Amino acid sequence: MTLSEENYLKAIYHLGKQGNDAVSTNAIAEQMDTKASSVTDMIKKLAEKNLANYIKYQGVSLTELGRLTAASVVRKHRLWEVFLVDKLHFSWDEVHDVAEQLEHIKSEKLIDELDAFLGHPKEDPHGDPIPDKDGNFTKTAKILLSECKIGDEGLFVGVKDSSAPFLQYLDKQHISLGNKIKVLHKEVFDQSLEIAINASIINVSKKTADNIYIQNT
Amino acid sequence: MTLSEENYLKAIYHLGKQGNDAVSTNAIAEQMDTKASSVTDMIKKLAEKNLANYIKYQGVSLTELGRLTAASVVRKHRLWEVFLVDKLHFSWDEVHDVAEQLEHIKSEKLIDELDAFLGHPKEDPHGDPIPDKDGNFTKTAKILLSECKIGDEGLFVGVKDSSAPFLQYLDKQHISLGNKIKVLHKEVFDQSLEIAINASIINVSKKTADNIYIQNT
DNA sequence: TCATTTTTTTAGACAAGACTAAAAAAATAT
DNA sequence: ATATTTTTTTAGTCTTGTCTAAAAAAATGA
Repeated sequence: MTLSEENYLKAIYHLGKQGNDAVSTNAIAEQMDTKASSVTDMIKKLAEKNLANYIKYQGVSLTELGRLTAASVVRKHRLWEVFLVDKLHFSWDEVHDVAEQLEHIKSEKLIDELDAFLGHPKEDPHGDPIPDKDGNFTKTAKILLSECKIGDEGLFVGVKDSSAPFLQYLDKQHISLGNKIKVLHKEVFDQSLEIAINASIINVSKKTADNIYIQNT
Repeated sequence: MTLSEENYLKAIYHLGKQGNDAVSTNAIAEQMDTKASSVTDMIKKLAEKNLANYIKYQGVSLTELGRLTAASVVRKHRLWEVFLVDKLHFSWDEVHDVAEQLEHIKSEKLIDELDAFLGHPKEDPHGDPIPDKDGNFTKTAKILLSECKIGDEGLFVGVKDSSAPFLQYLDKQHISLGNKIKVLHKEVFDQSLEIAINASIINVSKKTADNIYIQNT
């Protein structure tokens, strides 16, 4: 399994709900910042190796083997993120690039021991679930803040966009995972929200609310 | 800096006392388990990038930049080894292959934080020194057990061969880093040694004694 | 329905890093 | 001093993963 193959599997896994849905060549190309022709080439190779189901012009999905392999990469990525934040003083906006590298390290013992060392965490620093060794995880019911109705109350349990700029913006606003959020008002004009959080009241844009996951209490 | 380039730098660093001595093409090929022609190709590229000094038919040494880069890879390798042993229950014969992968992860913050997390260790699990950020390390005076004279006494501070079979053999004989060793007798016939260690007396072959470093007390 | 646009695939090329086989240089031995 | 052996380099090829340009298929729209 090459580094490149693992990255393609991961992209298909993320784009097509754990690789079950067929994903288009262009979607993969955009996600991976590469050309569609390169994607076609690699997809063929993955299909050849029984990692992907591919029918010309009809997109690609993952086989059971491919799904398991992708889940293993995602598991490693998220465990390393927990390590970086919990043990090495990284903040949640700094972990992605390093975890992208660490996720390709091959050693079953390493990842088993790391998992135990971290106390078998169930979620990464962005609230995303960590698959177990069989690729399974419990997906908690969560909705976007932008989908909440006025008066709704819940916990901030995850982000949809985990880019550094968004995470840094949340830090600046003192919006942290686990905070309780209550929707006070919705502005009709621009769909921005007035929310109660940390005993204060702040305004967040529609775009921000579109990237915050809430678990209703 | 590619993975392959880093591995060549490391090989030259190890073969020619921190890259200062000129190393032959064949020596590198053997060390890296590759062909001499491949080595020539890569050496040219390293010289092109000002990482190595290369004169046709006269071997290769490292430039200051090459030496620093190689030392950084070695530093990372050894710090990761300490992490694996101290934190993840790896034994000293299991760390090498994983550290070979981890040493190529690129993140200055990662390695700085790891170093601090581990308590700024000065040596890896095999007794090899860990270079600091500038590539410097204090080399402790140590000699091979096979060079000791009868009656000599000292501490077992390192191994020359750090292959799994040798390390496992030492484990089986209960010979561990830090143990005090005294040379009691040398057999003329096969140069094997009778040594006192851990309140017991054992025999070790010349070959074994050739791979054990002793610090005289 | 048929023309146009978009998506996907194919064909051919390129760079990195490895290899084999052959040539050239250096080292060794008679 | 010259012949032989060993080491090193060169020349040419291969694979992986990428790219561009062009062709083919699918989707869209009048």
